[in-house]
Amino acid sequence: MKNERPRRLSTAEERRETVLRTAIGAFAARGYWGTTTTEVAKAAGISQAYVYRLFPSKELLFTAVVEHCFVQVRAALESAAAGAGGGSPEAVLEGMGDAYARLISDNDLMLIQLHAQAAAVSEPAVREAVRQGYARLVEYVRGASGGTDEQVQEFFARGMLCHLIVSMGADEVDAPWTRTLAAGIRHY
Amino acid sequence: MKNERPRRLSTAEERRETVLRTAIGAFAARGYWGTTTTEVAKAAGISQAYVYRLFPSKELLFTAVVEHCFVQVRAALESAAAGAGGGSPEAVLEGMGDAYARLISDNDLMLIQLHAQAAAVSEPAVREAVRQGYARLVEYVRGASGGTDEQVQEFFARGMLCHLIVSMGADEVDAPWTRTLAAGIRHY
DNA sequence: TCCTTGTGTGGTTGACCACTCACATAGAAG
DNA sequence: CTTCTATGTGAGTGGTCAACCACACAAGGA
Repeated sequence: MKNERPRRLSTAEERRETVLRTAIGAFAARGYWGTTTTEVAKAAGISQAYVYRLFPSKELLFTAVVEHCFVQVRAALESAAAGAGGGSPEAVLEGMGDAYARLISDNDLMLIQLHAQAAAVSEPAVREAVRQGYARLVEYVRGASGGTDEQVQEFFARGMLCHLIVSMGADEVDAPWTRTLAAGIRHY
Repeated sequence: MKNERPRRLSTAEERRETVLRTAIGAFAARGYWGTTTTEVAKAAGISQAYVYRLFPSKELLFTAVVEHCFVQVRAALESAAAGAGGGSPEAVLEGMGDAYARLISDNDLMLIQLHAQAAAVSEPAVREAVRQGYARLVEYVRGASGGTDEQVQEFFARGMLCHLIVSMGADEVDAPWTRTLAAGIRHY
């Protein structure tokens, strides 16, 4: 299957970023063990072999994806903090919660965090990435909001509750128990 | 090892329970996609082929394990509620939280819940089991504690935070961010 | 023009997976 | 003893996976 149009080459660095971005969607459904490198390649529009030229192993690819997600989350929180800059801790945390809710209205970002958590249990490299990701997040939220330990803890606890709701699709079920769990949780 | 009880009660039923119990440990490390049926068989001390005589497929085995875990969690909450019966909602929830903390001092129970959540994203049968599990849990906690929606929600949010802490081994890291996340969270 | 370097793929490999089947063995009943 | 049934396994099957390798092609410089 010859392509008559001049082939457009991209630099490896650009390709790596494309793969990182598109792999989020691939890993979001079935996580680290349930997703094949062929699926990642298809999502990125390249051959499976080329995935291995860009990333040395599936494990390093996945950890890179996880880190990429944490960077995005942090960026969202930063811009929220900038928007609500100088307000009370409650106001800043409120703004950050709203920004997070918007960020993950596309669920893939959050599902990666869930799957990263699951893989962290037995994959040391993933665990390290998750630890660093949350370490930075927690410190940033604490610093930018000026909230107490209790408030910061509450902020993350609600985030985790969010993951639960989305992962089992509780927002598609209308019942007393889902209303209790999702009460006051925004989603766009 | 003769059984004088009605002999129609086969030993296959006992085996099934053994497998269910031991499979918790097998699935806890790498979840649904990362755990092989051979590992489950080894943990139960039977051949891999016999796993398939006891359970028709890996999916049904896993969902059975998940349901088994939810039953155990519920039983723990029930006995806690019985112990603190009639107290204020806060006292009952406190007792339940403590019972849960004890239950999962062996981490496997909790890790199954985490992996079940992850698998629920793309496996309808698992999602259904997880939904039912949490539906019953939420209704039970609400009813037995008499707490408000907000208190019940807070109870589960803290549970999810617990999962995060354990999955990335935050309790093994001594740093400000881990202390913030784990503040006031018991573990035995 | 040739040569070198970087981008990209088809085809393959060996290991491992979920699942199956023919068969073994033990105990109870006749 | 024979037969029947339930428990249990060894030895596969077809398929899929992560990872590898030989090779093709594109672009730029001399």
